[in-house]
Amino acid sequence: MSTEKGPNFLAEIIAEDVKNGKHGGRVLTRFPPEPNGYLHIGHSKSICLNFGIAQQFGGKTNLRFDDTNPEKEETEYVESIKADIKWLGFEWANEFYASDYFSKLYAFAVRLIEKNLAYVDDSSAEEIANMKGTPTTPGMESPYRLRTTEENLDLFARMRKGEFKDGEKVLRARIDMTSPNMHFRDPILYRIKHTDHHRTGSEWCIYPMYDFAHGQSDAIEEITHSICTLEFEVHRPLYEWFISKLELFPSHQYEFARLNLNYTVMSKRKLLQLVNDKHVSGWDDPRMPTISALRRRGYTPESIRNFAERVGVARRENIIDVGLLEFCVREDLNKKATRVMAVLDPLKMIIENYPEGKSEMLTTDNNTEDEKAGTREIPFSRELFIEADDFMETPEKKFFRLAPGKMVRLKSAFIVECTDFEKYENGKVSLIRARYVPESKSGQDTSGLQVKGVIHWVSAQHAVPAEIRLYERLFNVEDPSSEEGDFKEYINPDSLHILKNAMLEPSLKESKPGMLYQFMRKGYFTPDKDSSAEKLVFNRTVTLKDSFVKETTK
RNA sequence: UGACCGAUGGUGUAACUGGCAACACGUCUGAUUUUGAUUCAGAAGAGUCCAGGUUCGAGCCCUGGUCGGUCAACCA
Repeated sequence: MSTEKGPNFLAEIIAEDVKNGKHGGRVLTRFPPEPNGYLHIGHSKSICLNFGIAQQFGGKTNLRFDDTNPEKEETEYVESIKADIKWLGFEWANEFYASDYFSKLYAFAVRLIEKNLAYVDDSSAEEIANMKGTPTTPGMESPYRLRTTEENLDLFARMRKGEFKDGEKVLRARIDMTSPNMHFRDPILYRIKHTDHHRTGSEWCIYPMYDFAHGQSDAIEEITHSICTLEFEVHRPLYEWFISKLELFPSHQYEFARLNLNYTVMSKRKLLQLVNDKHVSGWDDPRMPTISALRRRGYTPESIRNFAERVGVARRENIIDVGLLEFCVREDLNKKATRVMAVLDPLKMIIENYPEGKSEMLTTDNNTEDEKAGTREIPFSRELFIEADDFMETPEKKFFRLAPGKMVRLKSAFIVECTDFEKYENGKVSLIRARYVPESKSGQDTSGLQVKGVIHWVSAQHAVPAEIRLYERLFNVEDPSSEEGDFKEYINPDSLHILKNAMLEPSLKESKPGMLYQFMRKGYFTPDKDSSAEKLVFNRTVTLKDSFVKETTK
């Protein structure tokens, strides 16, 4: 939250409410995930908004799991959601579950029946759908709509006791089948599901629908500002109808536009498909837009919070350029990441005038952006690895790296000149021969030589091998969901590149997941959860900004 | 041929509630640089969906359009 931005429209509303002493100036929000999948970057916007705005006004935020559909919800998801929110840096005031309120919600339903505002309907799902009408044509009333209160009370009690099979009966509100708002056409309140619930087990066989659970849960917790996404806007009149008829705490719902990112999908349903169909290795596959994937990939909580701040909050549809997310993580990592040398595609270089068998330690900065980060020692010797694409047999204009007869600075070491090179049968360069300038040592250079290029390197005999995973966008099109056909047709087949022969400086032997590195000139990297001392595995979080590639592709 | 919501540079968000459009990302120059990174300096790019109206004055208000989104799950 480093960037100052004016208050969004929700902050303005809340500021006004606080000023007017509404709810005694109290602010209580809630973040209400359904535990049916992992949280994604879109949720992080909602999390930052709900927790952030409450914090801003001295209020608190509840975490409430909206677990009213036992068929889709699992404890694994509950745990991942809690871990993600904590990792983002937020603390909830209370951990609640809609299922905590099943008894209260049942009593609310009974109260509605008693007020003649709800009835048990024996119609099938299909019949109910048919009687519902369409947005442009009114619905029709169910033949069961006029049952007596006594009969409804009895039937509902028997639904709860398990006397009926799934789908045999539902409880519906009695409102208005001709309402232009589809949600007022006698919405279903309770359905029968003989399914065990992740928390209540087999205690219930009837479960409330979202509309009959969410607003009442807000009211029970005395949520002052219930913030959700735009698609729930048409539910608001119903939200208010239940609160009013049941005479509950007047929580109020406010909507904002959800976050969309280009080159990815942002619905739990679609993400679940990617996981189930094995297009990715799991919910935390680093190519996924989930919070757990971003964490695994090396994103920091600060960068995501800053991103959430920068995208703003409004009521219009938007698709954020993933470049902004990348900017935010680079900005944060630039301050934090330890600079190290790692050769992703090694090419052997022999320095012919450097004594065989000799090696020396050279000093280098851990982070030029951070004085306090200090320095460390790295070994230098006669045989090195350099990056294969830092050498060109016939250099193009403006290529100021290595080429036959050309000089380049080895970062934190010496200036070298390429004297010769060798090739494999296939024409690929196999070896560079060079000579170094002994008096050009970094920090004590008396050679007087000026070279434009600086390249990274590792000492061959000291280097540690590693696997490096490079990621690109998961989809080839900006908005896979809006394209023709199935969104999976637009998956980028080259979104993962695995480099198996990378060579790292020896200090990286000590690396562990969670540690942040910049592989100099190559990008930001972090050890994957698969990484171990025996086999190092790194994820590329994001590349460095690179004006040279653009130059060459012009 | 319904109801509700929205429309500001390429993207996203502002505009002190009516006073001739700002910030960020991106793009493009140039400087610095032992990371073609960072940093620094600068530039281009919208006249606010359209048409009327109110007003001395409209991105903000009114009217009518246009375009986009949402709503017809016993999902949330």
